Amino acid sequence: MPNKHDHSLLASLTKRCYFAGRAVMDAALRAHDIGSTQWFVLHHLALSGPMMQRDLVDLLQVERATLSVIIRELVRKGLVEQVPVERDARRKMLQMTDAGKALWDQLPNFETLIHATAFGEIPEADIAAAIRVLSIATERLTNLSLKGDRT
Amino acid sequence: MPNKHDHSLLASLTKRCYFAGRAVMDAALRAHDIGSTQWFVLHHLALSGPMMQRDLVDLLQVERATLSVIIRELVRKGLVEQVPVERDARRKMLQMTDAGKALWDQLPNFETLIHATAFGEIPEADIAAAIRVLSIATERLTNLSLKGDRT
DNA sequence: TCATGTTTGTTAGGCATCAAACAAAGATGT
DNA sequence: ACATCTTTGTTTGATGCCTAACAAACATGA
Repeated sequence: MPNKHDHSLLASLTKRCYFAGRAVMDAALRAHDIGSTQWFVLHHLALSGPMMQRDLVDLLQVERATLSVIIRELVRKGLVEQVPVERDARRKMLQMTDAGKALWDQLPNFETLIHATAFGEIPEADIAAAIRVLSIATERLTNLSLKGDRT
Repeated sequence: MPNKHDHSLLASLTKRCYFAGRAVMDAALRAHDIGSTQWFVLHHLALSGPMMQRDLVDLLQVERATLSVIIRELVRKGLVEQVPVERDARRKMLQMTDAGKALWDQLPNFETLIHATAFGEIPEADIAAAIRVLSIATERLTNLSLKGDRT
């Protein structure tokens, strides 16, 4: 039977693993003067082409307010443009500028490297179990937040 | 064989799970005007009694600079004291004030609740596998950061 | 003794995140 | 048509985290 100690350890590891991964990304990106989430935005725009800011919110799983600040930075750096959308003045379409594309081509592909470093050579069954555990935990915690809304 | 997609999903889940857990804690603590890491400091001080600030850095697994700011807030709120240590003027001993103890007694025990919510009813073997995966990943990523130091 | 190295805590600057509140614009229903 | 609801993005203020650079104090060794 799993005990409190296991649960506490797993919670702590979840946090440490997240920050350890981000530290590696941040260190690699520092020379290019962009942060880890800024990299993810460029990543999605490079792979999928221009997209609505609203859709990127869902892809990145962050709040609108969070993305708004990230985009503001990328726009300030001249890497991304916010293009007005016809027929709906609320929405903004995001697309990389030429400078953004040029920077992207310079960046190494750390995503694969980091994932291989972190999870390579680990049994498939363990990876699958970890995904099950974190999926369920995330869903339950999210539901708990929603329920607590009406307080 | 585990593929890139699995690894990417797991990385994303690690982040989302961490923030989902923190959101639950923050929501519960907002009424008491303390943040989640501030809660962890009180937790350790309540359970172990006064301790050196340096030792708390290791327990919480954060940087000295990070803890310094957290403690500054708790001191400002009158919940914790930094007591000078004899024989070593660099160090500071942390202890809860009476107000800190009073607040602590008011707080519900969410740690158990949150862990039970997140991980309850999940097979022991899955929990153990998740711990293995995240332990290894965290260690490897940390080593990668250290190696990259000399750049 | 005294120069040098290490440890401890702080400050400054930056990124990422959230909640709350706002504004603008589209959508809906009567 | 018009009032109301919903959607989208922004701003503000907070927490938490990091690195880099500093200062103070301790430790060590020549």
